[in-house]
Amino acid sequence: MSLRHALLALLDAGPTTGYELAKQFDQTVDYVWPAQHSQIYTELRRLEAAGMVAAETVPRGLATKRAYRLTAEGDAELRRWVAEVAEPPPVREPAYVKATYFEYGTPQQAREQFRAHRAHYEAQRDRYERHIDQLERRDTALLRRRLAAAPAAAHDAIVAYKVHAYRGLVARARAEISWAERGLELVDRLAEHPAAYVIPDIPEPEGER
Amino acid sequence: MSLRHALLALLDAGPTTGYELAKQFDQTVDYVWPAQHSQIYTELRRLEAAGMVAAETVPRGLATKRAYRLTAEGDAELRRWVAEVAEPPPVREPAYVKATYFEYGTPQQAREQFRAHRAHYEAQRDRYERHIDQLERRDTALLRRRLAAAPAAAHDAIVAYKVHAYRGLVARARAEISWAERGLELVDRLAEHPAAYVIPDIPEPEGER
DNA sequence: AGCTCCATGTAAGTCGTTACATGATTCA
DNA sequence: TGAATCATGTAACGACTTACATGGAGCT
Repeated sequence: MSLRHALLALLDAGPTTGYELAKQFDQTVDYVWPAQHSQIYTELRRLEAAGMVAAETVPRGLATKRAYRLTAEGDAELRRWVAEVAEPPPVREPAYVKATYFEYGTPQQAREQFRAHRAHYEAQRDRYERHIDQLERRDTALLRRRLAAAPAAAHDAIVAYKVHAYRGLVARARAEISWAERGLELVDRLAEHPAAYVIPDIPEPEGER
Repeated sequence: MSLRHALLALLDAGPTTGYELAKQFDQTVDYVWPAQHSQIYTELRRLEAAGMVAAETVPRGLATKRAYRLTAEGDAELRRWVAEVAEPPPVREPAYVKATYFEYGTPQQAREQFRAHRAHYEAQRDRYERHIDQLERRDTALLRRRLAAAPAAAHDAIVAYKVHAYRGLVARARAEISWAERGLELVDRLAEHPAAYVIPDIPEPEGER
C-alpha cells in the first residue's frame, strides 16, 4: 500500500489539511502513484482510525476543516515501510499484451499503436524532466517545507533520492520510446519484405547522454 | 481488460478446455498479465455469457469438462481490441515511491532495496530471454498450434511481434537493473561524502549490445 | 450574482488477490 | 493406496475508478 505510506511521508513535513495534502500529492506522489482526492480523504480517515495520524478540527469561517498530523505510530510505520524490502508487483502491461497479438491487426494499426506509445512516453519523459528541474532548483513548496523541517546535513540526500527516482522514470520512458521506434521499424520490415525480416536486438543502455 | 482479450487470442488457436487454457496462459500471457486460474475460469464464464466464446461439455470418464471455442463475436472483439489505441495505464511503482523517501531509512536499508530490485529484474530478464529463445525456436506447444492454424506467410510476423514484445521487456528489465546499480552508487556517495555528491544522469540507451 | 477555489465526502461498480473447496483421473 | 495432476469453481476482501453530492469562501 503505497498510498498510505506516501501520505504519512507528506505529513512528515508538518500538519496539513486533507485538501492541501491532496494538492501536494498531485504535484509529487501522483507521478508514481496516482490517486483521486476522494481516495485520499478515505485513506486519511482510515489512517486516523489506525492511530497513525491525528486530526484537529480547524475553523474556517462558519465551516471547519481537518488538519492532520503524523503520530508516533505513523512515524514508526513510515520508517518500517522504508526499511521493508518488498517484491516489485508483477508486470502488467496492456501495450505489451497487445503487441504480442499484432498479427491480428494490419501493419497500419500496429504503427498507430507504436506511435501512440511513443507519444505517450515522450510526454511522460518531459513531465518527469520538468519535475527534476524543479527538484534540483528546490523549487516546490513541499520540498521547501520538508527541507526546513530536516537537518541541513540531510538536505542533499533528500533531494538526491528524489532526483534519482525521477531519473529512473526518465530512463524507463526512454526505453519505452526506443521500444516503440524499433516496433515501427519492425512493422516496416514485415510489411515491405514479409519473408526476409530480421529482428535486431535492443541494445543495452550504455554510452553517454 | 487484457485478460479477456488474451483469452480470446489463446482460443483462436483452437478449442481448449479451461484447464488447458489456464496452463497455456501460465506459459505465455502470464509474463505480461498474470492471473490466477480461478480468475480465468470466472472470465471464461463471463465471456460465454457475453457470447464471445461457446462451451461444449466433453465427457471425461464419469466427470465432464468444458471445451471453449471462439465465436464470430469473440473473433470480432479480438480484432477490435487489437485495432483500438489505448492509453497506457499510469505508472504505479512502489519501488519508486519508496526510493523517493529513502532519506527516512539508513544507507544500508537503501542498499538492500536497490539490491533486491536488481536481483528481481535480473531474474525477470533471464526469464524473458529464455522465453525469447523458445519463441525463436518455435518451441512452444501453443505457438506450434497457432502457426499450424495460420497461413505460412503470416508465421514470421506472428513470431516477430511476440519476440519484439519480449525484447522490450528485456530492455525494461535492463533499465531497472541499471537504475538499481546507479542507486547503489548514489548511496555510497551520500554515505561517504555526504556533502559533496553528484548525481550523474542515466545515459540514453544507445550503442550496440 | 456568478465563478473559481476551498473542502469533504458517499456510493456503486470493476478488477484482482487470497483463501477455500471439491472431486475425478492417472500412474507408480 | 497415495500422490500428482486434471478440472472447476465460490467467497470474502481490498484497492481503485467513476460518478455523484454538497456547501462555504473569496473575488469580480
